[in-house]
Amino acid sequence: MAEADRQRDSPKRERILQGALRAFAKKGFYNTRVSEIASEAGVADGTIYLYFKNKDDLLISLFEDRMEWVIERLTTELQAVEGGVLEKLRAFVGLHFQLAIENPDLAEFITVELRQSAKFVKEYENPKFADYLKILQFLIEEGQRGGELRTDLDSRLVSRALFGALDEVLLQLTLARTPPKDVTEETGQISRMIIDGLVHRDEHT
Amino acid sequence: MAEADRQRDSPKRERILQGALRAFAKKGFYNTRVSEIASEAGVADGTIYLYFKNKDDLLISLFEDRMEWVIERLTTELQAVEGGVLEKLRAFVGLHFQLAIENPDLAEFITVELRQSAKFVKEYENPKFADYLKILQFLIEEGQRGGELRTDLDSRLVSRALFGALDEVLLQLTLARTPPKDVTEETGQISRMIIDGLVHRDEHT
DNA sequence: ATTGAATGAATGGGCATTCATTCACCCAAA
DNA sequence: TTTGGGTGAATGAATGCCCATTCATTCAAT
Repeated sequence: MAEADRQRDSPKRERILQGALRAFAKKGFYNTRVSEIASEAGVADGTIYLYFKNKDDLLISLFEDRMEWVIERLTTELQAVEGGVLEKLRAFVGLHFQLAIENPDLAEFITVELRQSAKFVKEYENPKFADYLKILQFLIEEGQRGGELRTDLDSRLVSRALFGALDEVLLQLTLARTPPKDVTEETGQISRMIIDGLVHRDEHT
Repeated sequence: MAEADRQRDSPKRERILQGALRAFAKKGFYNTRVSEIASEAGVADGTIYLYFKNKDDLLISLFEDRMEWVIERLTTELQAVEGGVLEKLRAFVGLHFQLAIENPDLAEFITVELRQSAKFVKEYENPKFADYLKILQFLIEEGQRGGELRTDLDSRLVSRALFGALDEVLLQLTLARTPPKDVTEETGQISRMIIDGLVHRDEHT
């Protein structure tokens, strides 16, 4: 096949994706030269076009590939959580941050590039991001059915809001390159805020 | 002065900013040609360089200018709100959305471009965005001092999370160009979620 | 007539993409 | 075992487009 994407699993393809991730995280999509990606990946400029149709395609492929991976890890780890929906929600928050800390380039890439790219690279719809949101949404709905969560809030709205909250906090953490000293404390606070709200309550839950 | 920014208030300068806003909202910073901004503003390409040093400077000036305006409106309208901090929080959510709906181009520009631009245009720090966050932060702290809000959450963390939640929900609203049919319902849900949390409580608040 | 603002065609550099060439590997024939 | 040539991957210099920025010239106002 003379087509512009060789076998989906090829060490070279993966090297290119990795190089692109590093480069995009460091300088952003529009400020990254294809030749920089190539040298980061240790291949020739032209080689990239054997695996991807063009720069846009490389960006989108990177999204899909990495998001798929994130979704898979999140799903499995979430299934292993003992306890009710509240416990799972807390775990979700923790996992979201943990994944980001373990993969700083990926975190930076996703938090910073997701929006722009989603909108301007030839109207790409980003189905994987939708999948990610669905995990949250279903978790909320499970809790609503089970009686743990209030039912007067739209699950799609809530899941979006939650994602936004996590994402924004993560953005700061990521950009500041803060050493993750007290992440547990932060995720704890966020979970409490999400679950119990901001309002002050008398001493008894 | 041969300097590249004429009087800060000039109808022509404002026309350029307006043209840039429309263009950036529609196609994003990196996909917008300076000549497009010029024609959108009804000036010659070169004229833009009489008012702004270059394209980056135009972007940043646009941010500063519009954020300043937003902050001012938000501050005044918030001061006019009767009631305690909880009421003000609800008002904040409502105002955030209302401003966005009244200025869709501005909303799209800010939600989509803020992150990227902030990071990649010559390491610009975006002080105005920090100011915006501060409004929220001080509101939270006021509530904590007054006893209406719980004190075990860091006000900076909370304000970021809140902003993120609003921003993400707004992003969808903005991009989908959804007719704002039930915005009141949405803002109501968000306020309730923020203040009272997701957890189900027995019938008595 | 002088001054400063505005114009927009021309310039030049940057960069994605191409493609003629090289390279590495395999196998068939001698 | 050697050789040759066929195949597809990889290379990277060359191409050509695109567009931000400039500046010689024109215009308007006083």
